[in-house]
Order: sequence, then C-alpha cells, then structure tokens
Amino acid sequence: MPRWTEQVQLNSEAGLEGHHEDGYSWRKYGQKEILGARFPRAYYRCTHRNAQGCLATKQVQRSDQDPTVVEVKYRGRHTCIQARSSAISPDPIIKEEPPKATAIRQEQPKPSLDTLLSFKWGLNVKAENARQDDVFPLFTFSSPAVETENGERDYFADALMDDGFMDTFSSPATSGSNYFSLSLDHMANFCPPISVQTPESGLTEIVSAPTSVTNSPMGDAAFSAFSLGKDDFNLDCSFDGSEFLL
DNA sequence: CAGATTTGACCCGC
DNA sequence: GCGGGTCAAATCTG
Repeated sequence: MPRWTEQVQLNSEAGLEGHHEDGYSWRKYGQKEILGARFPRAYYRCTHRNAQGCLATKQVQRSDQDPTVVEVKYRGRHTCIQARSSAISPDPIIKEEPPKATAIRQEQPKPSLDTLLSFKWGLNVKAENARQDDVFPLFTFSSPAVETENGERDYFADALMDDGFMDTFSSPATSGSNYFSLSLDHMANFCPPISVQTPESGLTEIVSAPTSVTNSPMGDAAFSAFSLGKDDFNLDCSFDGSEFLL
C-alpha cells in the first residue's frame, strides 16, 4: 500500500479548526489519544469506500510543537471517482497564492545554493514496497529532512538531473501530453499522489508546494503548485523555472 | 431521513 | 497488557 505523509500548515484564515481540504471527501471513522502526543489522532477513510471500494485512508494529527501544523498520513490510493462538483474543489490549488493549507517544514538548515541547484532541497521521496501498478513512489515536497522518523527516505537529486526531469520542468509545454509522455516514467516516480490511470475520471489531484520554507532562499515561488490533473496525462506543473534556475 | 460524526468497545500485533 | 487502529451504536446535522 502506498503511504506518504504531508506536513500541512494551517494558515490563520483556515483557523485552528481549519480542516485541510485536499479535494477528496473523507469520512471520519475514529479518533484516538496517542501516547505522548498532546492532540488526538483522527482517522478518515474515503467516503466511497463501500460504494466504490476505494480504500484510501488518512490519519490527521496535530503537531505537538505547533498546533497550526498537522501531519496528514495518507494510506492507499484513491480508486474512486469523486463527485466532482462538490468533492473536488472547483478552484484547485493552481492559483497563485498559497492554498489555505501548505506543506511546510522550516526548521532545517537553509539549503545552500548548490543544494538548490542540485535539487537537494526538499525532495523527499518515500517509496514503499511498490507493487507495480497502483503504487507510485510518493513524495512530499518540502524542505530536506522532513520526517526523520522513518528511514525510508530517498533523495533523488542526482537522478533528477540526469533524467531530464529538469527539462520537463524548465520547458513546461502547455500542450502537456507530449512532453509528459517523454518522461512519463519519471513523472510517475516523482509526482505525488497521482492517479495516472483514471482516464475518464478527470479527477485532479494536487499537492501543494513546499512553499513556506520561509527562511530559505527558495521561498515560495519555486514550486507554486504541483498539480496533476484531468485528461489522463495532462501534467501541469506550474513552476517558476527562472527562479529555480537562478 | 440519509449521511456524517462521536465515542467507547473491540481487535490485533508487539 | 498496552498502544494503535477500526467498528458500530448513538448522536448530530442539514
């Protein structure tokens, strides 16, 4: 089962009660006090578990240190078709400003320049024992050294450079599919929650960018959004290449 | 009234 | 036995 974790910063307007909306409809099925944690952990599963046998699940837990940060653990991939009108946020995160929830991590040493250039910033890949088809190695974009608690992290810095991943990003053709198909493998490897194989669903999955690495030179602009959307392989990584290339 | 949430009980692995 | 994850009955909400 694919698993990945996202650190989510709830901004002020979302408020503390702010539930981080990720475009899926979840149904809460439990809550537990966790040993040594100040806040309980909530358990959600996909609303369409029964209807469509969707086994996606997530756990949400407020961070001890910073109550405005929640850690969202996802388990399993959505196989369901969400009723788009309501479940999928109509204006997904593709907009300019940070979504109301943002993946974060700020307590790391700020990446140095070469770090940036070699992608060592924030690429945090956690590939679980991948069964081939429905499992993509998943990652969360965030500053380096997120989630040290499990050692399954890999950095793909060099791989990315060698792979044309860079090219993919520095020339984001608007047409999408062709350049995407070129590096489909890589995308599959590096894109977060994608569901490449939901052709007609047109569902859009988005992972908000690392942004708010506020103290790093990367700033928020580098990856304003990393979205993968409808139309099969229409990968739309809005990405400020210029900044990135420095 | 249907679907979601709450919450203690239950289950299971360590 | 304990801690974490899930179940399910009661309750809430629109």
